Amino acid sequence: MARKPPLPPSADGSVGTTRASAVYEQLRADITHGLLEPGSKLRVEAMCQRYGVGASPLREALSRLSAEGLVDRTEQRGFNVTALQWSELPTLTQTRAQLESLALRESINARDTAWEHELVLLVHQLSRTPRSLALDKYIPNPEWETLHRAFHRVLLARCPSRWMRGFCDSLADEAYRFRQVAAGHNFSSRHEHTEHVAIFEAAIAGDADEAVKLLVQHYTRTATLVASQAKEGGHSA
Amino acid sequence: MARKPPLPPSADGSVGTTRASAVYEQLRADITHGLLEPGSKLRVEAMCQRYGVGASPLREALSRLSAEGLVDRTEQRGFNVTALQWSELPTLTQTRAQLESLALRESINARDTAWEHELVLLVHQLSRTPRSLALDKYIPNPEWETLHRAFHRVLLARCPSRWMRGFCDSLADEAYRFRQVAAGHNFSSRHEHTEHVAIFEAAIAGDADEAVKLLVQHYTRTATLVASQAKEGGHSA
DNA sequence: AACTCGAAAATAATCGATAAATCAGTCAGT
DNA sequence: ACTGACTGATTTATCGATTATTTTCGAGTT
Repeated sequence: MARKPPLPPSADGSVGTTRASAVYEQLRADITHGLLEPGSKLRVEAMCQRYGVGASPLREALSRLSAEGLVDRTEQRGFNVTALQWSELPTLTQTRAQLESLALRESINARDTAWEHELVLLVHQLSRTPRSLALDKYIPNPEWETLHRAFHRVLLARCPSRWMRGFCDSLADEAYRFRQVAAGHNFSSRHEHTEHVAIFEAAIAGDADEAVKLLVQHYTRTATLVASQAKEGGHSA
Repeated sequence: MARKPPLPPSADGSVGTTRASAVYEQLRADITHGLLEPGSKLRVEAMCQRYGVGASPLREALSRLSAEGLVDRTEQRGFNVTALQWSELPTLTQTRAQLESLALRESINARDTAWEHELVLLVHQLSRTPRSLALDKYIPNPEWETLHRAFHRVLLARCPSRWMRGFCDSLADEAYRFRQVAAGHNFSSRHEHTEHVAIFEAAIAGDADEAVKLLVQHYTRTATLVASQAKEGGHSA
């Protein structure tokens, strides 16, 4: 059997970082990707076993996540993965549209060649990366997810307000969780890439009005689709 | 003398809450009110003594605060109170103006009598509460600070997006830190209450455009004043 | 059958001690 | 003198065990 390293040195894979941060990353990933069911309880001891750490670093990770809103803490009775409120999806979408509109406008306003180059590259890579790993049914392609996320993040990257960028990031995480849960219920034949290209083109052309309009449409469509998928799949809470 | 309770039960004053949360609250207050100098180091052991708790709850509190951005963590070399970047004050102000404009509009749009009553009460109380405890120099009046904060929060309270409300709250905290550090350098004779009343009247009259305009002016003025006070006081970082 | 009360078990919160890492100061070698 | 490597002291990060609290379950009562 794999002997348990009696000391905290970087034994497994993650080197250089602290235990608390490592667990934090893993937990975060497991939650956003839906591996840990939305309302589910996070028992400290169980989690300690699962991630192979003691209670202190685990608890620290959970504390950070609860401040971010991904985890729900209740005094003296532990932690839960924050549940998704489907009734809030429209509001979330609207808020996201509002904030990203502001951010995108400012980002476009402060655009430079380096930024354009980053976008060109991402759009190209996205065009070469399939959204699903299988052709007949939907199996999320992590590659695509990463690129997609990067694309949207870079779009806003030149927005000078780090607060705005941070808020947009949080909202994106939240929205992603909804998509994860709803995913796979019906294999949308939507041609998403076209939408990305359109946003991209308006953005590098400096046409903020157009880019914002397209971006909002993009999010609205996604939200509608996600909501209907969720309804079919029978997600209620 | 106050004997030290040998066990963790709620002995002193705070009942029902956990040690981690108690120390979190205190730390948070001490940071926002400027008792803990902005760039300063937060040595774990020292803090344990100061707040009379062990390392685990303290560390949890610090983790939460670092997720909120009030504390800066550096792997393997501990925690610092997040430094204030004076160069960011204009951006912060702008972001705040943008978000609160959106939030205020929606809040006004969803206004009801209960909301109006809350505002009426707060405005009245504010009119009766002096901003400074002394007449000749500025000594912050905690009473006033609480009411002031509540007033601005309630203004946005009917905004249906809890994300938006949360973001505005974070920004308000951040802005407050700047004000704290700058405070007292010159005793502004500004008649702030008039501005509050004007915003209040536009808000309950349902005149969103006017209310938003006044609110933005309010923040812009404050920021200008704070910046000039900071310059006089010789705050650079 | 439903309700209350009170162990016993489970789980959360915390402490004290230990290991690893960083930092500050010293000293040798160029 | 200046650089760079050692060494001791300080501080962070983590574990294991202890203490509180909540939850569960069942006997006894209405």
